[in-house]
Amino acid sequence: MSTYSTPLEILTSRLRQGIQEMGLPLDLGVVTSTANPRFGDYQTNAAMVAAKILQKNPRDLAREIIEHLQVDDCCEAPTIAGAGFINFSLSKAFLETQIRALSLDGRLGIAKTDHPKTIIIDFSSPNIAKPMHVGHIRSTILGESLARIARFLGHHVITDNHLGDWGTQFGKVIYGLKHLPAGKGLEEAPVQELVRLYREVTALEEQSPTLKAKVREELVKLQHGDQENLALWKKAVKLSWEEFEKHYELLQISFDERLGESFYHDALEPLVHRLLEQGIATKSEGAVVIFFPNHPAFHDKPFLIQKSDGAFLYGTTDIATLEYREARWHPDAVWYVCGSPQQLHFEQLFSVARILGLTSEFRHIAFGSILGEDRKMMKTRSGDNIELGSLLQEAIDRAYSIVQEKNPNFPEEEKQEIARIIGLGALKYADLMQHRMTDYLFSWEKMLSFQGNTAPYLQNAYVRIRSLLRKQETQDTHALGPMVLEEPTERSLALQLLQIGEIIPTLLEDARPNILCLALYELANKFHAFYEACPMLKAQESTKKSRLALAALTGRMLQTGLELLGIQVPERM
RNA sequence: GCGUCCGUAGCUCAGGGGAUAGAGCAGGGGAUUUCUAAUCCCUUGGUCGCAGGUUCAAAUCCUGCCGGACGCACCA
Repeated sequence: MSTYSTPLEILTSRLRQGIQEMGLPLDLGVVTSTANPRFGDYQTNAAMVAAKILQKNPRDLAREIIEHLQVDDCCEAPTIAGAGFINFSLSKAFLETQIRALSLDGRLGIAKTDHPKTIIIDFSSPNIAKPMHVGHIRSTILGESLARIARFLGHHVITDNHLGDWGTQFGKVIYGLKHLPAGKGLEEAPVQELVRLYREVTALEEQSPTLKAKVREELVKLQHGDQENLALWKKAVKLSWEEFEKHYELLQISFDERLGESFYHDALEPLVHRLLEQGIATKSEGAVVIFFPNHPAFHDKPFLIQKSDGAFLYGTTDIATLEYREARWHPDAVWYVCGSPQQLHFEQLFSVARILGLTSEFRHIAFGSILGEDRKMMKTRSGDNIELGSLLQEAIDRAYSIVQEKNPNFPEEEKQEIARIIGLGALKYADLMQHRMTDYLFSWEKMLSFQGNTAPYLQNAYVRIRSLLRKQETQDTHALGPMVLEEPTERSLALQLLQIGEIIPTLLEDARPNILCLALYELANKFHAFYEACPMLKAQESTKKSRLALAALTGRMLQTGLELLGIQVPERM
């Protein structure tokens, strides 16, 4: 455990001491960073809130609070402003001490949680025999980032890719494999081939009702364990997964578990039986459903768990999954990273979980859609979903041509690696920097720009730092020693570094990596300003060491922060 | 019809009880014998959809309306 305390923690605890001496309630002791530097670095509204309770003048009360504050070791004298704000400005000596401590701390001043939880994060979840497409990227990128953040904060995280590997699509696929002429060949382009079969059989079905029955028969045979169909199903799953895995490898995303729908198949029938016996589920209009008579919003919206033809639904699998996870991991929390259109489904599912007596924290981490230039859900011109593979490749290709333009002399292999890091970094960052609930407009130009809040801008700051440090004789940045904060840009950079440690522990409260993106952008921005204003290699020895130490620390922070977003950094670009 | 989410600068978006509402892009003006200018500095630009209400304080919370996206029994 780190012994480092952030400025926010120190000021908060001092404020609470003061407030306690005055006999005021402790929960008034809230300190925040200021929105605008002209009000100092931190502020508290305690006096204004207390004034309300005590029926006193807020500015008088602020004066009284300041008299009880012991902050002379870390701030200039606190000031009173506006209606009764108390503003704190950190002293130079304190900032220097703090920033030095941060640089010596292995975790960069980012505390682990005091209450580690077991958290299951369910994300990505593509459908077998269908291509991964844009609809999966937000879940995949956001889920991975949340997993990384949660782990970094000391939680026990289990990531699970709940594959759609047992749907009705297999009736069509198996029929197609058996009866339709082979196309390109399964080995060559498996998902494409499976999709082709799926589409062709769907088209044929519309012309022939008898075919529909045959397709359905294949599905039933599969579900009853027919050897031939099972073998075909296994083959389709294997080949599809291998193609998905290429995407995950490219994105550097991995899962602890890959328990798809098929894993729960045998549990569904007994589950429905049990729910019926327990009176939790009832038969209605030929189907088996769960009603929520006491739920104000869902009293007329039942949760379907068995269709009238006997087939189970994804909701059925979800309940089985809930129970399996509970039995195996006893999670404190289960998070589903899944688009907002499925909100109703998850609210119902969580209601079922409560009926079953499960007490974990269930969260649907919803997100908006990615829109194309026409402001509609992003599609190809012909109206199909854009395949993930081609999207990733385009990101890499576009980044490659920029690298090629800027640095044609880099070795070919390095250019390709840089293109991958920049292209995919840009794609991930463009997604994560948005508030997750907003539908956002997809734009290659914006995400790959080196100006503004983009991954390449942050990566470029890192690359500048690496370039400086390479020109240093010693690579031991700790040996550079303490940092002196003379220039305004040095101070402002140091403060930003300190504040990232204050932000990261809060990211999971609302599952909002965009807050980290903004903080990292500001960090890079402040570094660039510092870089312009403060020469390093040309400075005299003591200044040079100090500034390089600040730069090195910035580099570590950028790398760590980007890593939490699942984004890599290149050495040069 | 019911429900969820959204409406902030010309454009793309932050901010989700606190101070004079911010950033990027675009527009205008500057900085380069480079520590990678892939950058930095300055600047123009806003009845925060509309109307009420709560509060010492509302872009933020509540109600209604207008406009948009997405859901709402046998797909996932």
